[in-house]
Amino acid sequence: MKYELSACRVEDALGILVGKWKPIILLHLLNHGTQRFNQLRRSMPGITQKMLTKQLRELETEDIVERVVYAEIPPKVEYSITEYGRSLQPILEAMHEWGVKHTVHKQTK
Amino acid sequence: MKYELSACRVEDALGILVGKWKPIILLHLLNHGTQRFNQLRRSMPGITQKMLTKQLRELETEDIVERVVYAEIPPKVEYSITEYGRSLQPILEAMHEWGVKHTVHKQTK
DNA sequence: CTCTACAGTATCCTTTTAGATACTATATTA
DNA sequence: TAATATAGTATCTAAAAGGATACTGTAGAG
Repeated sequence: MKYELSACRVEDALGILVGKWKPIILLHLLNHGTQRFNQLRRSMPGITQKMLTKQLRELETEDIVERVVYAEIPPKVEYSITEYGRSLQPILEAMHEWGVKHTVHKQTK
Repeated sequence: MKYELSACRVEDALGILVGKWKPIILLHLLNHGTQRFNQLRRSMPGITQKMLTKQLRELETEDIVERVVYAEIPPKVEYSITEYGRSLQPILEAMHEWGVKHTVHKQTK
């Protein structure tokens, strides 16, 4: 295998992707493009406002998600995935593919 | 994008891979094949015995890792990755690739 | 007879993550 | 004049993850 000494690199990606809601947020932004705060919230039943804010802030800090605030009332804030964030797509896809097989595995064993 | 309604599948993979030591354990088993308990332990400075045991038990429960006990004294226990566990390799690879780019990104931005 | 290697358990403690709930400000709508 | 939508904060609590430390049993080596 080609990696070996740089095995720890895997954890960088993991560190960004873990969080109960992060992959869901990213998939939403990938699939639906720019979204407002409450738009995201409504598409994730079960998430609290605090959690959504927190996860988005973390993704923003990592430069995965961009946050644009409009000086309007009522407030308008738009979230979108960055080019850099888009680079995570292959990982999400690999996990998705695996997830589908995994379901099958559980059923047939 | 091809997934959409089945977005949650991504979390199945994530659920198996998260844990401070799991990806490291899996990479070791992928790179070095069957390993004894203390062999793994020595290759992961910083992990405690309890943690290694715990992570291995969880991976065993998920059928990602196989545990073989030899009735010898001193004890001998061998761990290896299962065929099913090997199916995670594309994910680990995708994360590794990303991790390398990520490092570059951090440096150049 | 004591020491070491092996593969663990058991117990306690700290940190991190997640969740519940209540609160804020303001323009627009009815 | 009161309710609504928006995008949050603040505070408290519960649960999960991670870590430190001490302990176990037994064959073989010295």
